[in-house]
Amino acid sequence: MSNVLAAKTAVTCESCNLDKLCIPKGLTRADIGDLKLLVNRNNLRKKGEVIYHAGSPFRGIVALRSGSAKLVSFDRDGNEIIIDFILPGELLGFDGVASQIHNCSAVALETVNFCHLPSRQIEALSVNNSAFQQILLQRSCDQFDVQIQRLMLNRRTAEERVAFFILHISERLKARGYSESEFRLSMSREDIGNHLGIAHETVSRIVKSFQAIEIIDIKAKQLKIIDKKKLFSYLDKPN
Amino acid sequence: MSNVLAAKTAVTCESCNLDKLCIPKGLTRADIGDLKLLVNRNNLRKKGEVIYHAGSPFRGIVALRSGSAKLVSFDRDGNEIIIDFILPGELLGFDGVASQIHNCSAVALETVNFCHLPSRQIEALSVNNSAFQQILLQRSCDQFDVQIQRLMLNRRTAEERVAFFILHISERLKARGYSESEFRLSMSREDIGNHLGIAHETVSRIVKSFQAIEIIDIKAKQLKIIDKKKLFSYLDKPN
DNA sequence: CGACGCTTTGAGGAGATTCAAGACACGTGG
DNA sequence: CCACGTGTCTTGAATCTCCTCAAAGCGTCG
Repeated sequence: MSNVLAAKTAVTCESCNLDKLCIPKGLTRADIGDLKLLVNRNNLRKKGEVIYHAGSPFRGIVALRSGSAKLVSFDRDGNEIIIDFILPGELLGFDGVASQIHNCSAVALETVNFCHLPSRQIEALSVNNSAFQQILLQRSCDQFDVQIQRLMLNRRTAEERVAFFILHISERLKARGYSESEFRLSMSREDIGNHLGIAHETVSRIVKSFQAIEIIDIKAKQLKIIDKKKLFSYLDKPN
Repeated sequence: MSNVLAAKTAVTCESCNLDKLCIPKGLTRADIGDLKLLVNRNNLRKKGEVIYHAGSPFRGIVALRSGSAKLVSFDRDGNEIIIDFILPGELLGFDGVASQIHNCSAVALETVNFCHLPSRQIEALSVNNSAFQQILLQRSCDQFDVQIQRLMLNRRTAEERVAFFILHISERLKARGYSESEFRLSMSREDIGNHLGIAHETVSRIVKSFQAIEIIDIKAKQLKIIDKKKLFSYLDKPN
């Protein structure tokens, strides 16, 4: 038990290796000092477990420290729609800010460790610290940019979508210090297809075809990018 | 010239008929008083003219007072992608908050009259008025919700998309006091198709088929919803 | 080792696109 | 006020991409 406590206090926003990517990004040292007192650290979920449920009240912003998750919404027939995949250092929870009720569920794709900034703290912090609100606003508007990219994808072919997906994951991992050319896809083909708006069989076929022409090497979930240039060329295609 | 000035001062946020829908929504009377001093009112653009350009620096949030506009982004081949249509009383500009550079251009679909809240004023207001920041954050997160709906649409059939489009415009007009059953579509079939991710010929065919089975009555841009229930039933379809 | 879930592969079919051509509407100028 | 031209809208036919359904292969975890 004391170990747990030790772990809880061992990592602060100041010492966390994600401090340049997570909420503190852009805040001053003093602001980060404020933040560390408010953040609820070291929360765990196993694969398939939920970080927050669609329909539940908004309780704050979440920052993934390790592991990955999917952000899923549901249409009126209960079909799952994967809005996004979340990688370590990325923020979660903006789907609940506007209505104070979460539109999405956040589900762990593997064991995840995350920090939680309770909404009451967000408000408290906001009153005294406009820099912090500024950051939050920017982060939520980041989402806007991401969504635009998503919209563009939706008028492209299945091949282009898959190419984009691989490159996008690669970029995000790179930004966080992981290998950009070799990584594990923590989500199933089904999840990828759902996210990209194509059938999982189509994902499978395209991934295989990319392998056949030696653009990538893929074995189950383990992916290696061989020819990044060619992968990019799928996005450049006119129309 | 004095007429112009008179017009400029005649309408304030307090007296504007959109005050319950625009930025002031949720603010106290005192806050609105602050706001009215900062807002730049009565800006005009004619059909086809631009309110702000993609790539230009973010200069603030815009609120449409009359007329409609489209929010367009461009892919790397210069193809236009219509992110959203903007109706009177709706806000514009969030596409520039994150990076301080606009991702999108806002183009008038007909003559528009809009208010402009300069970004420096936004910052000034934010420091002293956390309620205002709260509102802005909420508005930008509203966008998140909207985008999710858009994602859902992208895995539906063309018929469902068109049905949704008509209903969505109808709802938004209703919320602003216009007729929900009879209105003018200010955008072209091309624009609608672009926005929905389908060919304009498909839009045309579907709209005609809706008319054939007497769900709507459409003549050029003038639209009348005859059987709203049936229109809704397209959205309920499993899968 | 067996069962279950995930992935791959194939065949056939549906929905939407593309291309092409004609109808219509609107604004301009004669 | 009408003729004309341009841009928008409609309609048709051929094509294609991707989906659906089905079944077999593979991997993993109890």
